[in-house]
Amino acid sequence: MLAEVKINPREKIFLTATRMFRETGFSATSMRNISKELGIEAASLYSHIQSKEEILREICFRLAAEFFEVLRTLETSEEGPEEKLKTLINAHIKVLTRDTNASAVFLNEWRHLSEPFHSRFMDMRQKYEHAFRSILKEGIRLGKFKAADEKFMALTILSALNWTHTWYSPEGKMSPEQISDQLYSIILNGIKN
Amino acid sequence: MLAEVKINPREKIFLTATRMFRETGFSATSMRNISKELGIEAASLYSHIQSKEEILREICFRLAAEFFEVLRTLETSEEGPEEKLKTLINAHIKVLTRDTNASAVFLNEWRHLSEPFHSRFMDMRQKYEHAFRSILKEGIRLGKFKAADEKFMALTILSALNWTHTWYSPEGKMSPEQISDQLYSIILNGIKN
DNA sequence: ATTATTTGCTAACGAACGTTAGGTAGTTTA
DNA sequence: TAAACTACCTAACGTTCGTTAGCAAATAAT
Repeated sequence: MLAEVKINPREKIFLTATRMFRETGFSATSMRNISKELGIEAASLYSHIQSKEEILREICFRLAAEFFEVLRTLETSEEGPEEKLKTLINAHIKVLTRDTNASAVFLNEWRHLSEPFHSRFMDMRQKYEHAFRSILKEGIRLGKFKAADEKFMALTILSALNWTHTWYSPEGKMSPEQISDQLYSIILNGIKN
Repeated sequence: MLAEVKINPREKIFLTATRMFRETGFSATSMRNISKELGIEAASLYSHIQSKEEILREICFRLAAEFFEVLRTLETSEEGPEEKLKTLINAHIKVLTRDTNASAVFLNEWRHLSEPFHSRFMDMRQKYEHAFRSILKEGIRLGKFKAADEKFMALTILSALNWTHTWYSPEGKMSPEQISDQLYSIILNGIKN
């Protein structure tokens, strides 16, 4: 007899909600929609969660924590800016592709967080962006990168990365590593032959 | 006496709705929210518009038309792939920065369109993306661009462009032309010095 | 001067929303 | 075997939603 995989109903709710938030957005997904997908009544959800927003909150801050974990390993790194950038891009894509539903919610639905979570989330986002910028700044200082507005560069790079979750599939022909390698190549050297 | 600038109330509704759709999203913006902002009753909106979705529809397809206008001029162009790409990027950024509220709605809220408009919109989007890809493909064939998956390249480029509206301001230090020039430079040559 | 059009109002509709209260089986723990 | 806990139920709450009907005043066109 197979050992049954016992899945926490709370986690089941989170999984379904994440997918539905991604597909139709937080506001357009009702508790009744979610419950119907799970085959239970909407009121039953409240045995396992506190509120609709709690779900969104947990999705957003779970992923935020993953992104920040990456930053911590970089802080003590002795690598040069190019290697640091490569490491960061690689880790960023790895997180983004691990659960594309959660990534989509993380990137698009966080604005529906209420205070103080909305502000807290924006702060974390800002901090992460800043880490990107400081790597670029160091690279510019060392003459490794082109002397340009590093804020503009960071935003451009991040936006290029943050589209990956929309088309990535584990069954697709590109692995997360291949994706991040290619992205790094384009970002560093461009598309010119 | 100054000639009063008579603004169509319908257009006023569109302007306000566009801004609110951008700020809070289509689903989380109610007709009563919009009407309050305009200083009238929600029911009064219906003297000028047919439905909430009509507003979204018009915003999305207005901008889609602008993007397609660009493509038509490119079709008859005799330029090489590099110049074509530069022209397309420039025009793309010009459209995106002209009305950042509309651009945000165009990029983020189109999925709330109902059928058949949702499908129609996705088709146009696909067609536009394809135009990007064919320029890249031509460049690869002529040895101007690196031999790589041109679909991946097109998505990466477009995602880098499509973040501009989030931070662009007419009062900012970069003009749309400067932005597209910098983007083109990064895309073509990368950030490496 | 009259008609037509524009622009707004009040009142109300049915539906959907997030959530709470209180209860009942089934399952696990002591 | 009794007690505690888990997972779900029905019923209902107050609120908000998009929208319609019908009407009134102001403005523009004839």
